[in-house]
Amino acid sequence: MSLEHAILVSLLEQPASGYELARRFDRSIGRFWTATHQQIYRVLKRMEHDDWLTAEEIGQEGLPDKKVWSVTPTGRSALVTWLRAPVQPEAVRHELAVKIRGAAFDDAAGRAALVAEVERYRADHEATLAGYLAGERRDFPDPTTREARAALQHVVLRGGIAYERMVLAWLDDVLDTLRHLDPATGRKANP
Amino acid sequence: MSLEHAILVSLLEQPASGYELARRFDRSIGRFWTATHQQIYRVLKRMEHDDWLTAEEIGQEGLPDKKVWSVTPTGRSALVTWLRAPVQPEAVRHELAVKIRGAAFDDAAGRAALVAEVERYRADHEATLAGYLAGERRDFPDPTTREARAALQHVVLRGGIAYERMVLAWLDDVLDTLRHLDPATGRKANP
DNA sequence: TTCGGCATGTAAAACGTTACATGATTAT
DNA sequence: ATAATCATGTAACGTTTTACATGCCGAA
Repeated sequence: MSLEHAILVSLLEQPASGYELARRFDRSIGRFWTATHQQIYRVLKRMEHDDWLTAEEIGQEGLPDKKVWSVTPTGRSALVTWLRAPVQPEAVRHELAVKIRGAAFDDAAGRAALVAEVERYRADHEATLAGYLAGERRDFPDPTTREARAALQHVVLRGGIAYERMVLAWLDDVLDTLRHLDPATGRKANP
Repeated sequence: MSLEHAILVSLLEQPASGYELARRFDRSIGRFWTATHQQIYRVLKRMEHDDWLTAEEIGQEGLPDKKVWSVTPTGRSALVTWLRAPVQPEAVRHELAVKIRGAAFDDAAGRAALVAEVERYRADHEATLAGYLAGERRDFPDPTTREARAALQHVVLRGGIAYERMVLAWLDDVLDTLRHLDPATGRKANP
């Protein structure tokens, strides 16, 4: 129920075309809300119809015109209304956790394959963490800023960093656990 | 794409009726995969049609008959196939993070309301953590077990515990950040 | 006698994913 | 030439959510 609201926040931070928005949802906003360009175009249309957004058509040489979207006062007050409503509990969907409990019903070969998969997954999260830390150094060099927008963006980024660190530590715990079940598949000489 | 697989894991751990399954998805399995009873009944039907499950009808006095579902060999091998496939990256949806960044576009009163909401949210997570820790003491008193099923269930629970602890620490960071924006709304005498 | 729990479902609406479609520009 | 990037969309399909529906039991 809140792709609209994520879009409102992003466009208030900086107006953008649908395409630019979609890329933001692949990058910074994607840390806490994912969406594809198809979803975004559909929702932008609805938001324009509801008078939450206005578009400014900008002609470009050699490229199709783009519509740069901005938030209207109506959209802004819709955001404020939503901001002040209770936070819904998150719906958790963690596929890897299902697989780990499922590993009890596979054999040692299957668990060895899962170990390899967890290692790959761990490497992805390590890369994500490195990207967050680089972004933090780049965008928030001064941690004592009193500027509201930057302080809030920074605390959300710190949440992403804390999440990735927690995941990495847990994946190490998972790998230890899986390897102890089938010592032959373990890679640690001295457990 | 894997409510089916979460159901297979749960029924392999212990056969159950649709209703009992739905309650498990409210409790233990709900830690890493949520589902409502409507979804579960529909998927159970499809899984029966695909010969992944069989039902045993059990008559009950005074209550409607219930169907107790068990996994067939076909279902078990479908699970193993899925277990060995690559893990999909998680789709992140964190409403609270959207609200925190959105708070830059609300006034001090709105941010004070958000502080109150974050405090409530934090209390929920504290209760969840307490529940996990109680479950850990109850179900895994011996952390040195070599029994595969228990070891895997335990490492998933430790993941939930690590997640809740991370969330609580981050929410404290969020509260500090919000209070520094509008010192008047803060409750800490000595920040 | 009203509420919560047990037990199972249907229907409609909203949301999300995948595939398809177009067409120019820039880099390899 | 080929692929990637910019830029916008439609169509079909599948999943999820919300609301509705039934009916019995036991406790307050």
